[in-house]
Order: sequence, then structure tokens, then C-alpha cells
Amino acid sequence: MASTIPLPRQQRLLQLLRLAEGELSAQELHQRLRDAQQGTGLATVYRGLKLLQQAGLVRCRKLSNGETVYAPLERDEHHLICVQCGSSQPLPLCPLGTSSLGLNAVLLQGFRPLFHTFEIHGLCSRCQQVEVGLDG
Amino acid sequence: MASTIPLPRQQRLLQLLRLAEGELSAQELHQRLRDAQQGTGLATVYRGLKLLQQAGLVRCRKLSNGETVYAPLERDEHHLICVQCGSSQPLPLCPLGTSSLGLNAVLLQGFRPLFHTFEIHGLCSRCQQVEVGLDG
DNA sequence: CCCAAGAGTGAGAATGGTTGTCGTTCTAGC
DNA sequence: GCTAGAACGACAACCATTCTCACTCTTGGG
Ligand SMILES: [Mn+2]
Ligand SMILES: [Mn+2]
Ligand SMILES: [Zn+2]
Ligand SMILES: [Zn+2]
Repeated sequence: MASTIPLPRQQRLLQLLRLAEGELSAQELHQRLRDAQQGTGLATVYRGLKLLQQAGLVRCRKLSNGETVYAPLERDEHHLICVQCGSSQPLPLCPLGTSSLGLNAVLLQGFRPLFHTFEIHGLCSRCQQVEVGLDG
Repeated sequence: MASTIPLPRQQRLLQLLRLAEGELSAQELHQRLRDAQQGTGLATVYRGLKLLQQAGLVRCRKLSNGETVYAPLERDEHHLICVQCGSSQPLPLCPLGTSSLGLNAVLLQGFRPLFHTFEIHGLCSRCQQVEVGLDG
């Protein structure tokens, strides 16, 4: 196997993600490396993130504004996402429980799962109020 | 309520989505309208899709290549998505069953759900083979 | 009818996150 | 040391989406 032991550059990315409060975008990671005098090309950050993803160490999701945010695989978080304003708040619920239940080999058909995304899209309470306000 | 009755322009978008085999991107919808001599500005397609989404008639998800694909809300489909090549194949499994089970008001806290996304990311069988091939 | 106000529209420019390019640098192995 | 190949970084290119703004359509009062 080639990519099971990430190189030091990628270890640093993983460390930053684990230290971070929430999810970080590639550009935020790039900035944090810069702040720590560990300048790195943005392309390298993207390359490292892709490898970490394929190694099963990092997961990601795409925000509605187009940017991708990354987090350690072990942090199993999901969100309520507003289709109006794009804000997202934590959703303390995972459809797979802790175990990867329900994912029997029959369904996967040779596919090797690494991580999952589960998000509920709708209207946040603030955007619902605005909507009502326009009517009255 | 203002937006519960979509305008004809948006009805046409919804119709195209319902007729389509799979999910369609905004640009594909724009093209189909053009093909049907119903020229429409691309901006209008995007505007209509956003309204249909907020009206609870259309759902969407972001592909790894950056484009967003749309489908009628009633079509409840999920996917296995390869982090290497970006391909996605159907996953005949929904974590919410048919009912919106598990989504009690306590968790939602005033958030009004419209649709959900659930995707499993990993390596498709083809990309696993390539990986092995490089080792040998 | 006529007109004005507001909503809706469309063509094209602007945006911006991500990916590609390619010359340079680093790392092993000899 | 020296060389082949991998890794890297600065910058250009890409492209889906959003923004802009002038134009058109609708509608209701005069
Ligand atoms: Mn989960
Ligand atoms: Mn579902
Ligand atoms: Zn909102
Ligand atoms: Zn693949």
C-alpha cells in the first residue's frame, strides 16, 4: 500500500484540522500555515487534503457558497443548512449511529466507503421571520 | 404566503426535472429550454431553481466538480461518490426511511426542513483497482 | 386608454474557489 | 557527489455561479 502513511506535510494539515474548533477550508488552512511561518503553496494544501481524504483520515463537504470545508474523519458532525442564507448549525444526529450500520456489502457492491455526509436543508428561523415580515 | 404557487416559468423547470431520467444541472436545464425554443436567460434559471427549492418542490446537491444538480423533491435518491474520480452511483438506501423519522422538533429548534442529502464517499471499484495496479 | 411603479428578465461582466502548468527544489539510491 | 523521480510553489487558467443594469412586462389608479 502506498498512501497509508501520510508525509509530514500532510500530518501538519491533519494536526491543524484536529486542533481547529470547526471545519476549515483549504484557504483557511493555507492561511494558518502562513501565520505559523510554514509557508506552503495553496496547490500543495489541496493536494495534501485529497490524499488525506483517500487515506481515510479527513472528510469534507461543500458549502452552498462553493467552498469546501474539511474536518478529521473521527469528528462525526452533521448540519441544518439554510437554503436562503447559507448558514449552517450543528445537528446532533447521525443516521448511521456510531457503527456503519446498514451499509452491508450488498449495497456497496465493491465500493470502499471512507466517510459520509448527511445534511438537512431548509429555512433557518431567521429567514422564516423575514419571509413572514414581507407578507404582513 | 407568497411563494407557494410557482410562476409558469418555474413550473416549466419543475416539469423538465420530473421528465428527466436523473438529476440536471442549471446549465443542462438552460440548454433544454433552448432546445425547446423556450429561450431563457441562465440567470433566470438559477433564480427559478432557488425559488423552487424554497417552495419545497426541488432539492439539489453539489457534485465534486463544483456543479450543482437538481431533482424533484419527491425523488428520494442517494449515492456512492468516489473521492478519486468523482463518479457517483445510486445507493438504494435512505437513512430517514420514507417518513421523516428521527427529526423531532427538539433537534430542529425552529428550523423548517425542506429536504436532505445523504451520500457515502469513498473509492469506487475501478479506482481501487488502479491503486492496486500501481503497487504491483 | 395612458401612465407610472414594481417585478421579472436576459446578456454579459465579474467573482472566486479550485485545478492545471511548468520550472524549481528536495529526496533517495547509487 | 550525481541523477531520476517525486514534491512543491507561484501563477495562469477554468468555469459554475452571481451580479449588474438596462429593458420589458404586468398591473392598477386616474
Ligand atoms: Mn455521521
Ligand atoms: Mn432520503
Ligand atoms: Zn437562513
Ligand atoms: Zn473512482
